[in-house]
Amino acid sequence: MALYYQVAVNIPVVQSTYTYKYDGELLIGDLVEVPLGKRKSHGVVLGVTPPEKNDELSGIEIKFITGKVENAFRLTKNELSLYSWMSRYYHYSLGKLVFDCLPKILKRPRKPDFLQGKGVALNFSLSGKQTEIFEKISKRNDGFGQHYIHGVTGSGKSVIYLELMKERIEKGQSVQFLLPEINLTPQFTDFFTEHLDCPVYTYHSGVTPSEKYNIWKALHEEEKPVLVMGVRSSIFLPIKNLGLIIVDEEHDQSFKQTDRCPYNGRDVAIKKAQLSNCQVVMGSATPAVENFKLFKENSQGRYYYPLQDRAAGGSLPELVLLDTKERFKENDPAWPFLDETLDLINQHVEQGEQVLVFINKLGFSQYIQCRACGHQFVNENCGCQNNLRYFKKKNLLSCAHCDFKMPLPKSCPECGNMTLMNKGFGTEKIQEVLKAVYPKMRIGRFDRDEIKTTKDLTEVLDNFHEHKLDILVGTQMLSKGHNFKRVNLVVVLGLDSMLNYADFRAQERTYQLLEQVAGRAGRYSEGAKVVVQTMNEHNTIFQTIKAHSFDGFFKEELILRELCHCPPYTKMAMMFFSSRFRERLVREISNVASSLQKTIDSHFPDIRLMGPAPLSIEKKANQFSWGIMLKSTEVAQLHKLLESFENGYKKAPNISYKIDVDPLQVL
DNA sequence: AGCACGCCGACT
DNA sequence: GTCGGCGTGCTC
Repeated sequence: MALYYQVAVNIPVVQSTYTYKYDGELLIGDLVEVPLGKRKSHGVVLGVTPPEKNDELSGIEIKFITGKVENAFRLTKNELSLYSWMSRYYHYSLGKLVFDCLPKILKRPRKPDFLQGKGVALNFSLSGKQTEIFEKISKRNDGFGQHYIHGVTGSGKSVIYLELMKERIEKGQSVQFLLPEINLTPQFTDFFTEHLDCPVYTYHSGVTPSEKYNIWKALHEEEKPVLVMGVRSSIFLPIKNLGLIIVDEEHDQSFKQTDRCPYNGRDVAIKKAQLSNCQVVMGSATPAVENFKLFKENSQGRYYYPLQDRAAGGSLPELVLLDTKERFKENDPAWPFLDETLDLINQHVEQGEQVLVFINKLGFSQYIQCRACGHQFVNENCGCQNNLRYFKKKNLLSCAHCDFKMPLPKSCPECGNMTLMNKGFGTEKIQEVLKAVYPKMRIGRFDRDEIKTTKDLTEVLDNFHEHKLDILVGTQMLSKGHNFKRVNLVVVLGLDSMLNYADFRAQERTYQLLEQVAGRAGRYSEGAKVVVQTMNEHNTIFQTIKAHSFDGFFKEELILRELCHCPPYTKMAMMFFSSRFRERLVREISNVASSLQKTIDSHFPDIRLMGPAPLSIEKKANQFSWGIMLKSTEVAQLHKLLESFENGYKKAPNISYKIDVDPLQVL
């Protein structure tokens, strides 16, 4: 006799769960092949439906499940619970979510590569503070709990992580370690491999799909404890006997997925720990404001541990602010460097030290303008009208938001004038200016433009470590995880444009970047300096960094967040609509907004709706995008509104939409 | 997402 | 006349 099953099918609609029947027994979590219309699709078994319940479906023919997916595996109850929580929280099709997150299933699984941990004892002992934090977390090791290690850069969080892992592994449990891509450097994984006595799997963007599948399969069969170190998506790996989850650099934006289901890996990790009934330990020098607030309030099993001293004894660098207002003459050859900055660079290099220079922009100039008629080069190719950035070495103008490129003409296409002015600066320009001012210095560059492969990366870093370079000019790529012995001066340029960015998290991001960048200096010595050239020297983030006070920054930031009804005081969700046709899009999103507003007025008094408004880059790849912002002091209301929208919304032609809960990019 | 159905434009 | 363009709607 055939049994009836609920199956979540891989289709991108709100209601993706259908009833099928099967002659035989299937278990919850089984991956199955099902007929869907005239084609086949995949699904996951959610449960058995009693036959009588299907009477209500009498209008519809119930089809037979074709069979189990070959070479697949069964999802555990915890995995399924995690996916269904995500599906509800992020308002994303459950069936599609599961198959988005699973690796592509292959014919012939092989044994994946892993590093065998050596289990070598540490040749130093933990500091008093490190021991204290380790013991406090270790003591609370039963069931679910959340811990936050707030440690300045270089404070030795890794050693605490190591001890916590060791303890779990000795007890026969596995550990999951989540971190941003950029931090998954060999030195970092080597440290844990050296001192842990278990297999270490790494999972990142460089791992091939077949290797991902092999890791998946192997973890499904592995009974012994393992360490899995990986990026965001590794949270979905099926780890048995999970005893601990660590999320390093918890604040990092790369934990948020932008395509498909826009989940935050850190938040999914917390949920996974809860479902696995284990501890989750987060760490950062620069906490995300929203997460930090939860820990400061110490609510519901959350524990906070500050770790404010540098392990190697170096002190935190001094912040030096240099005001750039009215300091530059026209055609100043040293622009955008102030004389004081150049003198400091020279002084440090003369002493045999090395200097880092940060700019958060690539290229030679940010846009080019004709001196005679004011014409600016914009991207007319896709019609987005964005300024084109200039790369001098390649003599290319290129768009930052799509792959459009064109060579720079010799003269202005509007008026024929030969004088084209470079406006704004990036890493390439900075390198050139420094080379011109200090021709004897060896100056390297570290950005996405210059570093294309892992080989380039190790080469430049090795050169720097071996002191074959005096100065390294780079972007954010350089701001995390690196440990430089001879760096006692870091110069930061271009922060003003970050601060002026119209986003409620602009201050937070600037703070985090500056603090991380500052962390590169003075790891091993006293008297290090971070020089910031700015026109906003009175901004409170500088004052709080000067005082080395995250709490100070946090307090100020909360005042602003409360004033603008932003997270953490409200829950936020964005609804993005996009279309090739601007008029239709604007009409449709306006209709959606006013109908949502009506629902809000009558049912959800604690929700605020803002917009609709175009994204700051309204047109990208021939698609226009607009957004509606929703904020609510009551999370439940927000979810209910989104649910009612999804259930009632009739898709308009040529317009697609996407819901983003806890968005990072707001417009 | 697929895949079929359906209703309008320029081709052997 | 029909081949095929993609807009529309459904999938247990």
